[in-house]
Amino acid sequence: MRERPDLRERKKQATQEALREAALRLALERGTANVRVGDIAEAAGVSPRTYNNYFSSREQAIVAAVTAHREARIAKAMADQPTGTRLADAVAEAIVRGYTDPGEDDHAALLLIATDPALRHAFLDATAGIEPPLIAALAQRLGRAEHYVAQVLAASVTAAVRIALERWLRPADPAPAALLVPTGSLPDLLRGALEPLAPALNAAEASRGNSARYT
Amino acid sequence: MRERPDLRERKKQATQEALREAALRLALERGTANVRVGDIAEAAGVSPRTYNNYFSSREQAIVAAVTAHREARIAKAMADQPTGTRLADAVAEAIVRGYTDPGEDDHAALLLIATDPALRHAFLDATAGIEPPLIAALAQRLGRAEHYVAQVLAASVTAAVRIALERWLRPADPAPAALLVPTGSLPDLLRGALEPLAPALNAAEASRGNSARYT
DNA sequence: ACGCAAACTTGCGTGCACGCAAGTTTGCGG
DNA sequence: CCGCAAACTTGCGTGCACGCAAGTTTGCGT
Repeated sequence: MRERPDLRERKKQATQEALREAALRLALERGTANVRVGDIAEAAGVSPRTYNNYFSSREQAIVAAVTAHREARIAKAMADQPTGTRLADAVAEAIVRGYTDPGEDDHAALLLIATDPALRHAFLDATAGIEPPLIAALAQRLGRAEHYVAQVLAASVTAAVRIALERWLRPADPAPAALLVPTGSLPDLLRGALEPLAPALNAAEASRGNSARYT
Repeated sequence: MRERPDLRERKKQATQEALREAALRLALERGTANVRVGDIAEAAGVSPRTYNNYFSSREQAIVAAVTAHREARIAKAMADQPTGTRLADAVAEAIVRGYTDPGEDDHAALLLIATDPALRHAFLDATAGIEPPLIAALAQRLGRAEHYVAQVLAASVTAAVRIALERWLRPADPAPAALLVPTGSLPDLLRGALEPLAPALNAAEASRGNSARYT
């Protein structure tokens, strides 16, 4: 019993998802403040203690319902980039795709997150999750020798994304007239945030030394 | 009673420092695990509740004893850079100075932090504190119009620093022979982490005032 | 010098995160 | 088909973070 051939794994993922969705559903029904961790656990059919084996805060579970597949999507989008693409473009494209969820926009959830400070924070923290796939993708493009560089660049990209999301979620300061939804153009914000990093990404790619080409 | 002319302020800072130092001292004397928040509060002469008005976790206080003046040092170091310096160099220099504490190395504390996972995490999180001063400094160099760019670059630099610190604190994987102290060359690690960002920083500086796009 | 409002402290109550040490399930080896 | 060890769940206990609603301090305006 050493591998992960996916049977136990399946059940785990199911539980995780059950918790996520229960958390979000309850948070939407009653306010965020009126959801106890026990409620979520109960709704998902596990003990409160088990809840904390999956999520280490109430907010994390709620946010995870929205964040769920982002990392995987970004990883895939990076892999899908045509080999000729300039690194900076590849990254920007992959990020935008990762944050452009096909079919699952869930405006209500986003409004909720944008509204509640604790949720906003948790949502932004979840951004860190995209770093590992980015490291992997960059390390591959730049070569194993440049692992440190890949790490730094991945961290920078992640940071830039965070800035974009922060701005995206920023509640309207001046006119409190409308209940402003986080509807700015996310893709534009993301591309704008990544643009300043383009020189760094492309420079790293250019100096990809003398190691033999892949393919 | 609207300003902050420094008298009440002084007392606040004193309390903060008392807490910080008490926290570190106790953590060093007994292990981290044997320090309750109440002990720290008592040692600093305030109520436990007040402790939490200053720090939102036990680890934060301990780490703060080491982190304390970093942000201010970096801000000053940035301001001190000769106006002719290339942005990337200015930033690298300022960061290195900020993390090179004159006279206060406190090996014991660093060992403690490097050892305990929770403390390590808190220490790395504290890195985020250097972002605001960096934003300010970069915004000044790049011009107010490029505030978004300044934010992104500051966040990237912060992320790079974090990577460097992570590596610095990484416990020795292969040979568990010696109790490895976090003694790598921090300055070198920092410069190495910042190098990949140099093209981005210099490019931003070069294009100061040209492109009128800030999505 | 006095008073008062803002700023800060404190006790209390609630919900929570998480280590630990049982129990229970899972699925591979024989 | 059986047994067993790793993986996962659960209850319990402890310390903790933080909102709230008093108290207490501070220092400006007059």
